[in-house]
Amino acid sequence: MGQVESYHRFPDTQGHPRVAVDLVIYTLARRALRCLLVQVKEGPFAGKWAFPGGLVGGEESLDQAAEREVYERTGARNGYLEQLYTFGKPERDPATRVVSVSYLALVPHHGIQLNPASKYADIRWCRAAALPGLAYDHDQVGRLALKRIRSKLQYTNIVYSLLPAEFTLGELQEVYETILHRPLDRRNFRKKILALGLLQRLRKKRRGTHRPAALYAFIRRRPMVIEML
Amino acid sequence: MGQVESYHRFPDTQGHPRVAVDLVIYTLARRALRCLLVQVKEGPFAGKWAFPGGLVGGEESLDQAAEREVYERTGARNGYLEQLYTFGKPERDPATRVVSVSYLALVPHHGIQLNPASKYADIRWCRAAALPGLAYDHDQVGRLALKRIRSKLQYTNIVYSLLPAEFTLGELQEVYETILHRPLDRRNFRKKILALGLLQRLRKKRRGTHRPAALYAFIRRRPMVIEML
DNA sequence: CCAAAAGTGTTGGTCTTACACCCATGC
DNA sequence: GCATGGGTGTAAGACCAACACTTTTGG
Repeated sequence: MGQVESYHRFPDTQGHPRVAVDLVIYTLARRALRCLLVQVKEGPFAGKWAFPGGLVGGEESLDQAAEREVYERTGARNGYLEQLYTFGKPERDPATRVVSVSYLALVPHHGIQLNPASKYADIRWCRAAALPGLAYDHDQVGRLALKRIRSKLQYTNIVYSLLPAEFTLGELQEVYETILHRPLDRRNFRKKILALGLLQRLRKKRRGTHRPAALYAFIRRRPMVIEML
Repeated sequence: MGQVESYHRFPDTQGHPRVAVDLVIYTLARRALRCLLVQVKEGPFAGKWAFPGGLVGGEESLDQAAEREVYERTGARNGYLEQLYTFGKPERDPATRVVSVSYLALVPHHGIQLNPASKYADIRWCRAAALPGLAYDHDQVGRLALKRIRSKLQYTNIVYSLLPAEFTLGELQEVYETILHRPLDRRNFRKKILALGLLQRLRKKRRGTHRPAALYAFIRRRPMVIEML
């Protein structure tokens, strides 16, 4: 079953789905975890917001397509990138059948230059905890991505990709609290994070007001699996 | 870039990849975790073994395609099924571009009837810990699946889908030891598994030799997330 | 000198691991 | 009666969560 019908429904691809990547690109800005949304220009979802994405090129791997999309929207390269899940319900895009491989990306907020290109009406950062209703099945994608980043934060060191090269322990803790959406005990947090041996202490830093805090940097800036909290 | 080239390399799909599912179907047989392999009949990998799979139908979701493949090979329905990862390197299948969504499936061993259909030369169970070199990128798929089932065993109740309705605690422990590939302490295992309250005790059972063991059954046979070990 | 964030240890409870002996049955 | 797996509790150590005061700077 299905062959005739599918040729009928998707005449442009002879029954073969198109393959796209969709990206949930997170960053930290104004004390919140935010993800990048674009406004759809055409089709039944015109005007709605969605995660950026696009078809996979003929000579491109899925990872490369995802990396390219991150680069085209934000200018960021070499950030953290991880495949999330693949969505393939026939009806998820009413226009044509699209199987979408979703990715989770983390980019630092400084030095980002947003670029909607011509294919979207608009582009903006939006609080990850309070997304509007999104186009396609992207509500589901967003929920999954948030669950994944929260869980992954607790047993990997991937925060490094959201932070500048140098930061205080207070700032690092704030990142964890922001993303996990719960307060952490300062002493316990310091004990554990320092015990992991992933950080190196640098020199002092003046904070705008009050006592200066020691600056730290990640010894290695690449993904590692380690119990953090 | 790529459009012209891809039309050239994959003229049959106008540059659009085909979308397939591949299944790592595990079962327990003869005291080992085994997965189902099929022997490829045609193409550059003819004669090699691989995980069963096939193209996704035009009106079918990815999950449905995976479920169908499990059913067609084994006759099993309603077993545990979970999406693993999507592989999409352009060169992973030299014949034509295929993006493959891999799935992990668990089926009980009793009542399984293997069916190679016409598309494969042969079909058989093979120890998951000692797979031969497989076709395509399936070595990678197999490694990932094994990692996933081992890790998932420890925080979910999915073993229920490998076991018959009734079993002894000794048998249950053996399943864990077999899959995790390490011995577990009997008293600690019992304490923890019973404390979870997922099992109900039934009546006695004769074992071929020696003291009869109490039989247990899962209260609910559906996936739940719970720390088990 | 006051406000604000930085820095620092100890304790109690919980969880995890290791470990050994008796029991019920089939042969 | 003996071989085989079934069944059971405790103690030591590791790990985790809770908790308050002193320090350093800017204004």
